[in-house]
Amino acid sequence: MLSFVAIALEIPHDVDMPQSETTATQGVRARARAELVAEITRSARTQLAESGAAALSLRAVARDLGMASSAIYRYFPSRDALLTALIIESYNALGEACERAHDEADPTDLLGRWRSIAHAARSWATTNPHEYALIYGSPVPGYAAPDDTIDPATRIPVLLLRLLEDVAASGVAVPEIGTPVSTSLSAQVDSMREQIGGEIDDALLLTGVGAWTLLFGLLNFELFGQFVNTFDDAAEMFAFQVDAAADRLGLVAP
Amino acid sequence: MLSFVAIALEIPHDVDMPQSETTATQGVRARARAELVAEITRSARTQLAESGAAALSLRAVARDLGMASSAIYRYFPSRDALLTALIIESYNALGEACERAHDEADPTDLLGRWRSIAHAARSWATTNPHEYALIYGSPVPGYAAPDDTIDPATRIPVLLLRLLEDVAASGVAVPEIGTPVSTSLSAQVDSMREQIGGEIDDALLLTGVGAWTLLFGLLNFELFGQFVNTFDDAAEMFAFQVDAAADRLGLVAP
DNA sequence: TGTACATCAGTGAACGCGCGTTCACTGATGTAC
DNA sequence: TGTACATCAGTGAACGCGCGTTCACTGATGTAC
Repeated sequence: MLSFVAIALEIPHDVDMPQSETTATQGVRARARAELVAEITRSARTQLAESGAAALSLRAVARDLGMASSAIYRYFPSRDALLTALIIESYNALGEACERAHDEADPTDLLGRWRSIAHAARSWATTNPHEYALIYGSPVPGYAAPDDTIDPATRIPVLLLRLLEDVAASGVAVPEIGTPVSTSLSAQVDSMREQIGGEIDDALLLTGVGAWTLLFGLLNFELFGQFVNTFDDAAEMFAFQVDAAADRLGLVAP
Repeated sequence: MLSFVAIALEIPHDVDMPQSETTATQGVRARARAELVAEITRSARTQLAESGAAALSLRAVARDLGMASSAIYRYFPSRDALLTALIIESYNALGEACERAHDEADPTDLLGRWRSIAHAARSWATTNPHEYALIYGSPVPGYAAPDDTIDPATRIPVLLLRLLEDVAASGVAVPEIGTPVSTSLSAQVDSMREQIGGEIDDALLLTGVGAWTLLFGLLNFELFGQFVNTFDDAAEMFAFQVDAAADRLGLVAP
């Protein structure tokens, strides 16, 4: 959450800012600066929430804050940098919501933990549809996400992997999959396992990827209009599919 | 496919066009008109494919065709109408691709039919990413899809329902789902069943919705960048998940 | 504690761009007698 | 078959808009001695 602030703080041409934390040791200027960065992103977030990413403009933000549009450039070098900050913020907000929900669940209740994550994700997505669209919808034209967005984007997958590790450790039998794993897919899964360094076997990992994909597929369908006229209230469908996916993962209440 | 052409043909202020088909019986003007409508949408499709929906502009289309931007208004009353035409075209192109693939499969091979649909969808989506994003990505800001888009959008669900009906008729046992169906979800499924008039039971229908959602969830993840650095070649993952979903539906080769 | 200088935040005007849409118009094509 | 009129396609200029970004500038705030 603080990383993008640090980025924004270091943006201006050649500022030699003290490496210290955002505390009282900082000068008055630095604190005013941090506050304005926060105000700009807050205004941008509001604009995003109301009109979507494509309508986000530096000028509108400046108008909202009652300052000249050129003043924004003291804090963000370009519109894309502001977009990046919003993307990172959104990933982090969603990730935090899911992590918090997950951590509040009984650690031994694997089913409860999965449900908490899934429903927290839907809750966040439905209350922040534009933010959701920004990170899980079609890419913004002309915008290439920088590497800074990778880490925040992995919070959900990492959270799910933590859960899967506990599932594997619990010794619960994952229902077998009647589908052979091709050698090249197996290789991909191997390299993924190396990166995360866990002990999850192929079947569980692939079923987990399916559950993860289904979860966001449901949110996409609900938020992007594919369920209109059929499941206008998608809450029940979501709950069902989440539980069905849990079943496939062998998740059970304690 | 012809419906939007008919719409476009009837756009100009008060043209009393003969109700006849698009054949030789039509006047020269009407045929020239139809050709230009086709040329405009073709150019718009190219622009969409190259730069995405947000960058689509009437002026660029006019430039591409070497005509005044105002001339476009003889054929489309607004930019949104052109967008609508592209959306309908995209839904129809995807629907047709899936239907054709499905119809080429052995009708008694339920697994083969499902696989054909799924892989045709991925094939179309990966070769037409912007068109895909237009219909399955985040909504275009400021644009509200008119009712004309509904029918083309249902081609895939209808196709899948046809398949599910045959699954139900084949008497193959669908693996039971260990998840209770809430009464309100059951009511939604009932009203859906009434609309389509089939004989598919709850478990099969809900599992089918899950498979459908998973399919497009996978495409979203692949095309919108969520699989980057993990499954950069998502073909194998896709094939696996498609087969895993088939397994849940009880689909078997003959 | 006071002074001189450097660094900052913010301004307002301007550049150049592309967009959707309207409008009065000119020729060309079709239609009715 | 020829003529008079209506309807069409397409033009080019214009309106009004909002955008991202740059630039020289003015004060205010901080820093070094």
